[in-house]
Amino acid sequence: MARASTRLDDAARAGWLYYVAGNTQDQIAKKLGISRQSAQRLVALAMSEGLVKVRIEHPIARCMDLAAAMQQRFGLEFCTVAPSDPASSSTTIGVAEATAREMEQALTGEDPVIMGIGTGRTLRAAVELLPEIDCPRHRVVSLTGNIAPDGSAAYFNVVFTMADAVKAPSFPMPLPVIAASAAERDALHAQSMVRATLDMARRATTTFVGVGEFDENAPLHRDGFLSAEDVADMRARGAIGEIIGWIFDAEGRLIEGGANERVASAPIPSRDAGRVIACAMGAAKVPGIRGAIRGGLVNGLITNEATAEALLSG
Amino acid sequence: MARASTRLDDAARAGWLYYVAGNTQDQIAKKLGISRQSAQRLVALAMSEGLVKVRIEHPIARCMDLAAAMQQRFGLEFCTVAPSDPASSSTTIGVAEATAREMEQALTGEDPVIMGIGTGRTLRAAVELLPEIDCPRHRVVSLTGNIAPDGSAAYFNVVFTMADAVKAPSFPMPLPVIAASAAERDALHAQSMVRATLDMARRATTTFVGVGEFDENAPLHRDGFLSAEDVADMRARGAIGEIIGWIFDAEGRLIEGGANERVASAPIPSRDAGRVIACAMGAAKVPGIRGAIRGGLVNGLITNEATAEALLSG
DNA sequence: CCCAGAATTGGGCATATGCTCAGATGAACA
DNA sequence: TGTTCATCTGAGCATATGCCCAATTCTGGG
Repeated sequence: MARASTRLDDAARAGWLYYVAGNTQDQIAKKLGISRQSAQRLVALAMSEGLVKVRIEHPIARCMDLAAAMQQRFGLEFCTVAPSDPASSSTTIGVAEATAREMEQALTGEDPVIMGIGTGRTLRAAVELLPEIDCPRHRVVSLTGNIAPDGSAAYFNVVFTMADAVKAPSFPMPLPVIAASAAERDALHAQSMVRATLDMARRATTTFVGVGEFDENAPLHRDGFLSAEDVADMRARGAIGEIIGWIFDAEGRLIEGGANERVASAPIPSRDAGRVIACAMGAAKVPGIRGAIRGGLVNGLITNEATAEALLSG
Repeated sequence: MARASTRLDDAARAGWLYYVAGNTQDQIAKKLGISRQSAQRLVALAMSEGLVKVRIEHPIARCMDLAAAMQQRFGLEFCTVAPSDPASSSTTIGVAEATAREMEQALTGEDPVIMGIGTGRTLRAAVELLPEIDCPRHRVVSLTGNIAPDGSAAYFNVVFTMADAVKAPSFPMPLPVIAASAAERDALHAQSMVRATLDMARRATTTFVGVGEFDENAPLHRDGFLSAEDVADMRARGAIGEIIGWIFDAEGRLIEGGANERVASAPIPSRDAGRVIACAMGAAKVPGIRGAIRGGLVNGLITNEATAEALLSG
């Protein structure tokens, strides 16, 4: 009788007794007439030989699988996939909850964090789900301006809403997302308050950003920061998506020139020094999300099942 | 959002991280932002809620499942199911190996055992597979006579073969399996040597017996212990199988009168004080095996897949 | 608004598990 | 037959796990 097969047989037996019958390794050792250590080795062998198949019977399991596949495929440090609700056409459901959960966790930790916050509908929905937390040791810094083109406070800027829920010092930026010219942008950035905020943004340890699509529905256009001509120009240069105003192409390279010369946002914080998590879902955003993670603009992603599947199938 | 579903979601997440991703509970706790104990509770919940399905991808797993089902269904204290080899028509393959394994284990233990041994082709095949063991602290006692009807040593008596392999004191019985009459049986049993052996048989702690079918191929008939008339008579009384010569019906009740009055074997040892393990396989033996376990003549069984399936489907 | 009961949480500890290391065992080969 | 190398084994220990208990937080009445 072949020794190898006997060994695998024993491994299967041990694995069955351990995982299916719930025996301890001591009990297995006794039943098989071997030492506890040998039983442990057999159980480990059964596992490493792939004899043991575990699956979780729950919708969440699919999300976890997708998240693991995303991390593997795109080298993400962090990925969460929320269940898709096919019955809902909301553009935030699931992702907003997961983002709120992640924000809450970052703010509940002991170590002081500088949380960078981008802009967009998804983030806004997430922040509105935040419970009241008292965390004076953390700081929340906006990476984008909060002035709409008409001079009002930009609705989708998030830092004020966040300040309501979270008792942490917050740092908005009294700027538009995109200035009228590079010179105006430089002048605004020269203000000492703004300089201090930009400096803090550079040191953010945890950052949440939305991803804007860059097609005819580009939020930068809808919100009035870019004209239709700006959009057409940037699309001609390869624009496919946008993060806190910075416009990038399908490879995640920031487009040089054009509207990007006038972006008044802080640069995207360092992905080496901290987490930069994109929170986005929806078919329209798939090319943008793919670009952002391929180009390393972000090292984390919170999305939903359908979007993750689309990203992985591309 | 329903609390219960969130709790199960978390359990599924924790279960996935634990069983699929191989995280420790500490890591899970950190990732989910909860305490280690809560993570443990979630993992346990995932298990108890049946979210975690484990299966072993190996032919042996089916055997283990069948064995567990047999124990459950028939209240056996012990059951082993060996893989069936459909390519072989051997009447012992698999079962003999498993029996040898079990014998070896009983003899390798520290506690002194009195091992009772029945008769039959299966047992003989098993004993021939035994390695040399030196175990003077154990005793091996034959439960049946070893004299064939023609006066020669009965081939299928096992205790001598066993004595070759196992360095333990062994106790054969110089008797036929079935005597010519009850009076002759009583006379034989009156011998002091036989009485001592019978006494020891009564105290056997581990016993291996074969199960003989009781049809036209009944081993008791083939080996010349019973005439065709005896067989017909006992079958008319409901005989369906036989263990060390004792003939029983479909419910495992020993048949009163007839050939059983002349059986010279020791009684089947106590199933309360020790293990009595039937080692048998094959379609012909299914009714006999079923009777033996239903009637509690044995409390252990070593069989093969096909036989176990037949027993469970009946 | 306050309180009793129930559920939930985290500390602490006994047990189970995974892993390393030195010695034993066995196989291949001169 | 003796030697060498590789594999296997079991002791010991650090870590992980499961579970009990006291403290705390919710919940549903008075």
